[in-house]
Amino acid sequence: MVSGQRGTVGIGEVARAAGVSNGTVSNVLNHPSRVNADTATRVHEAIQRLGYVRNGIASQLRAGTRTTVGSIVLDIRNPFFTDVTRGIEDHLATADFTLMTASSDGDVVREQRFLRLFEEQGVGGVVVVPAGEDVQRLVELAGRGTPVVVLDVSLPGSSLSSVSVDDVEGGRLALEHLLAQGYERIDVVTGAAEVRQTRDRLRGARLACESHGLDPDRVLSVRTARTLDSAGAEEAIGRLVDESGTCPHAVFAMNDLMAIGVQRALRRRELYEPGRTAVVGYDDIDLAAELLVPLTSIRQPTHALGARAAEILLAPASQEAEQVVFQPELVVRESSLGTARR
Amino acid sequence: MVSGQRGTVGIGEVARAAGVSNGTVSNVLNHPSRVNADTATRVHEAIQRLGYVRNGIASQLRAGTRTTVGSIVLDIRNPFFTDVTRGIEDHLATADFTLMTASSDGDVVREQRFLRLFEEQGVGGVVVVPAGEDVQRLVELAGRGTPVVVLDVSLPGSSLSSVSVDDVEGGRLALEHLLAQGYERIDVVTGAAEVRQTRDRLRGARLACESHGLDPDRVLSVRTARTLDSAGAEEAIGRLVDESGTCPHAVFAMNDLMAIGVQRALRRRELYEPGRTAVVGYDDIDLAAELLVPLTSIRQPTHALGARAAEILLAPASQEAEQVVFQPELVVRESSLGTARR
DNA sequence: GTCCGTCGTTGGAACGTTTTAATAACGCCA
DNA sequence: TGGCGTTATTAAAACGTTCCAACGACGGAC
Repeated sequence: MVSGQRGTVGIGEVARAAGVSNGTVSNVLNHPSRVNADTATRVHEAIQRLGYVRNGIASQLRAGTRTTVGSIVLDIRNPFFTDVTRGIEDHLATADFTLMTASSDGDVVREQRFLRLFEEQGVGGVVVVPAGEDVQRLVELAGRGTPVVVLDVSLPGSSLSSVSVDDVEGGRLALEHLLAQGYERIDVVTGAAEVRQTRDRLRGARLACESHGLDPDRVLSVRTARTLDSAGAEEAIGRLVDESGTCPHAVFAMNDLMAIGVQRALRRRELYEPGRTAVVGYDDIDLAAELLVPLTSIRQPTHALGARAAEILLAPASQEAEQVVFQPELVVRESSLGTARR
Repeated sequence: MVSGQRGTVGIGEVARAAGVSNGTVSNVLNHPSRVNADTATRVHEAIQRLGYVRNGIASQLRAGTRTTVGSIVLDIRNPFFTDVTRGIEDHLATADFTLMTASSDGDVVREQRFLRLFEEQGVGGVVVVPAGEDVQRLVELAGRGTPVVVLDVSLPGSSLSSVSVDDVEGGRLALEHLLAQGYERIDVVTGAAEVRQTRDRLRGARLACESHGLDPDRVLSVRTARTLDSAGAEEAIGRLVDESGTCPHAVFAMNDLMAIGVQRALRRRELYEPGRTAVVGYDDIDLAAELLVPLTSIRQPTHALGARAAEILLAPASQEAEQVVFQPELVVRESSLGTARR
C-alpha cells in the first residue's frame, strides 16, 4: 500500500501538471492535429519535465496496435540465419517495429514454446523457419489472427505465405558440379533428416545423379551429424574415417559450417591434401572465400530473403497467400577442384 | 497494419463454457493450487475446446509481470555479438523470457530509438553494448525502473552493472606479441574512434609500446575504416597501400572480420605472402583457425559474457551494481608469424 | 447448538491507456 | 437575438486480465 515509490509517471500525472485532462495528453501524442498548439507545447513541456514514457502495454491493450514481430530460426549463430535475421530487422525498423528472436535448434518442442510465448505477447506477426515439416500449428496460429510467414520452406497451395530458396535446385547444382568432375562416390553430411531443406537438397542431388544415368543409391551416402554446426560434422566425418579406415572422395555438406567441420576433421587426421577430397558447402557465408582452402558453396540471397519476409508480414492485411522462391547459385572455389578418383 | 480476426476468445468465454467465473479461470492458469481438481479439468477442457490463448498484454498490464528483455548490440552479424546474443538468449530461456534484439550500427540515434521502443514495450530489462561513451541515457532509463546491464564496457563506480572483457589487456597482449617479434611499425585498423573498446585496446597497445621503451606515436598508426566489417577494413587498407605505395609490416585489427578484410585487401594486390605482413585480429571467431592464413587473435569468452549479463539482469531486483570483468587471451596462429622487418 | 477455520468460488475494482459522446466556447449568418 | 457549425476539451467507457475482499458450505471442537 506504499504509494509514490511505484514511480512510473502516468498520463494522468502529466495531465495534472499541464492542467489538462488525460484525453488531451493522449491526443497530443496520437492526434496532434486535434489539439491547440499552445496546449500542445504546454503538454510537451510537462512530458519532458516529468520524464514521462508512454506505457506501450496499456496502449496496445486499448488500441490493439502491434509493434513487434517474432522470428524463430534454427540457430542464430549460423551466419545464414544471422543474415536473414538482419534482413528482417532492417525492414521492420523502417516501420518502427522491433524484432523478437529465438532459436529452435531444430527442436519442435522449443519452437512450439516460443510460438506460444510470441502469441501471448501479442506480436503483430511471426516469421518462422519451421523445425519440422508439419506446419499445422502455424496454420492454426494464423487462423487465430497472427500473420505467419514461413521462411526457407516453400508451401505451394498452402494458406500461409512463404519465402524460400529453391533447395532442390541447390542440391542439384552441387551434385552436378561434383559429377561433372568425375566423382561417383559422394558422402552427404546432413543434420536431422526431418528438416525440409535437407530433404529437398537430397532430392536435388538424386535428380542430378539420375540425369547422369547413375543410381543415386550407389552414388550418395548420407552421414547424419548430431548438430548442424562444424563440431557435429567434424565428429560425423571423423567417426566415418576412423571406423572405415578410408577417406571420402567427395563431400557435400548441408551448410558451410559443416563443410568447415569436414575440412577440419580431415586436416586433423592429415588426410586433407589439395585435390584429394572435394568439399562443397551450402550458404556461401562471407568467410567461405577466406578459408585455408576456399570453399565451393551454394549462394543464397539471405538478406533479401529476410527483408522480403518482413515486407509480406507488414503488407496491409490478409491478401492472398504469397509464395516467393529465390534461385540459388553455385560458387566454385578450390575446395571442390582436384584430381577426381574413380 | 495487421487486422486480426475479430473472434479472439477471452477468459470470459472460457468461464461461461465451463460454468465458472472469470476469477476461477484465472486461478486455474496462475494459482492451480487454489482451485478444486474437478473444476480445473473442466476449465482446461473448455480452454482446449475453444482454443483459448491468454492475452499476455492484458496480463502484463494488470499483473506487471515482465517476460521479455531487450538487447542492443553494434551489429548482430558480427560473430562476437551473435555469440553473446545467443548466450543471453539461452540464459533467458531458462526463465521463460524472450529476447528482443536490435543492432545500433554504432549509431547513438538508432540506439536511442530502440531504447525508447523497448521501454515503451515494458521490457523487464535491457542488455546494451553502448554505441557512444555517454551512458547518461542508460542511467536515466534505469532510474525509471528498467534494469540495465551494460555489456562489453566496464563502468567502475557507476550505478549500472556491467559485464566486460578487459580491452586494455587485450590490446596489450596483441601489441606485446607483435613487438616481441621485432615489428616496430604497426598499423591499427579501427572503426569509429568514439567506440570505447577501440580506445581501450589502443590504450593497451600504447602501454605495451611504452613498456618496451618505445614511443607509441612512432610505432602505431591508426587507420580508421568506415564500417566495422571486412569490407570497411579492406577499403581502408586498400587505400593506404594504393596511396602510399608501401605494404604494411604488421596490422592489428579491431576484430577478426576486419583482420580478414586486411588479408583480403593485400591478397587482391598480390602483396600477401607468408611472413611478409603480420596480422592480428580480435574476438577469435570460430572460423579464425580455418582461414587461408589462420588468424592470430584475442579470444574472449563470448557466450559466457552474454549469459552472465542475462543472469545479473534477472537477479532478484536491484542489488548493488556489479562490475564483472573477464580476461582475454592471446591465440597465436600463422598470420602473425614470419620474418620481422625493421 | 454455536463458533471458528478452511476451502473454493465469486463479483467487482484495478492496471494505464485510447476512444467516444457530450459539452463548452466562439464566431458567423440570417 | 437566435440558431448553427467549428474547434478544443473533457468525463467516462472501454480493452482483457489479475487481484482482493467477501461469502457460503462444510466439518471439527467445545
